[in-house]
Amino acid sequence: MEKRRKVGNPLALAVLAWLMLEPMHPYELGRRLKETEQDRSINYNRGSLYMVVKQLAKAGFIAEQETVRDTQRPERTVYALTEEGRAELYDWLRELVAQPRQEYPHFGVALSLLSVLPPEETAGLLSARLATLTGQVGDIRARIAQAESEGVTWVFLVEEQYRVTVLDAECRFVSELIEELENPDYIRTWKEMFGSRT
Amino acid sequence: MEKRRKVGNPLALAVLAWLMLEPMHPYELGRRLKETEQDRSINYNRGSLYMVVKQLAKAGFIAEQETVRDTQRPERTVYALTEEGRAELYDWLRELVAQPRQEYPHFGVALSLLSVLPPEETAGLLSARLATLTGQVGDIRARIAQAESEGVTWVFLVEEQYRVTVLDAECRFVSELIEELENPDYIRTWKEMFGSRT
DNA sequence: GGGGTCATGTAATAGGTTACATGATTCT
DNA sequence: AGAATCATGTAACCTATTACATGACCCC
Repeated sequence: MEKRRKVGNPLALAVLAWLMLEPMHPYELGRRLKETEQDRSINYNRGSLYMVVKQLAKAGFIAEQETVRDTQRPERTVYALTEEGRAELYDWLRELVAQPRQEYPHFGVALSLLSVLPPEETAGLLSARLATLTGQVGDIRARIAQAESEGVTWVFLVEEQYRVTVLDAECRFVSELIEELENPDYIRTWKEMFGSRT
Repeated sequence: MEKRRKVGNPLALAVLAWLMLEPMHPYELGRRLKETEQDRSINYNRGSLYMVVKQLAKAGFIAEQETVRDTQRPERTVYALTEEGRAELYDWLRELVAQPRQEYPHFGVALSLLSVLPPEETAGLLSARLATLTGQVGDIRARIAQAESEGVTWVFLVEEQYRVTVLDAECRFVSELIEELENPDYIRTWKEMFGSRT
């Protein structure tokens, strides 16, 4: 099924991908991640980046190429992709595309414990969520439109498209849920069952 | 915005919720998590459970109640929810319900690097994904139907409902994506742009 | 020329996962 | 009685996040 990767952090995938283009030093990798806003889909922070780079080097997927001291800034180590690294990138990417994996979204956790909260309050909380959610959908749509108008090809926006699709579905779900929670029958039942716990 | 919790692992939330009902020892908590299949929405493993319990105790959200040696099994420490723990449970749950959080789904990462793979191959991989996905949707639907037929109230199925909703949206997204990838115009463009990298 | 903030990295700490350990019960 | 598996936990090992450090450049 699912392969046990030597380096499992998604950041590593991005590193491999960037090194396909040319050798780079870690800081530069980080800069590009932010610049291209890939940090929207990959949880980026500098500490982890250096860690991941070290792991990749140890695993033989990238190799130290040279250490330069350009100006008098701290030394920067430039890494290059190895043949194995290239292979890993493709293999990993294929797996990610082809095989869905069990995700654990935060909202799912909340839902699995929803009966704990009183229905009326929950409905209110969900309305707040819905508002934020619709806001986000709007933002992303705008962002996509903007990028398109600048001539960005759709492949580079596909992941934002995905985001809207999912958010949109969540919006519909939340709306329906609110209605169910406001159903007086349910409110009564809930009070009978759980109302005692204050 | 988002509160920095003393204990952030979602497992902790489940622990607090179960302890609302009655004091328990960790192993029992784990047993119930699995029994009620909450491990579908919360990433459960025993090691983490013991860790989380320790953290919760240190934070004062739960308290050691007694240590029993029933039979001659290893000693089991029974924990009870404290007043602070109760408060934390509610507060946390409210936040999870009301505020969407940035998630980093694996598929999103793949999408953000989609241009790396040749379109024809990608389309094939996505078909495989689509198949698995539709299978999962079917499974969950069946699971819901089953539970309903056993008289389970909808609140306890709401999280499976959420799952289907999202999976379903993903299915539609993937289908469309496949079509776009099969568009000869795009295939040509891709070859011009990236075909060189083998 | 002193106060921000860029550029660059390391080290300390906390968090999570796997592996190991051991007696009890149950099955055949 | 030996094999499998349940019940229960601890310890070792990775991973990830935060905090710290330091010299350069840029602005008034």
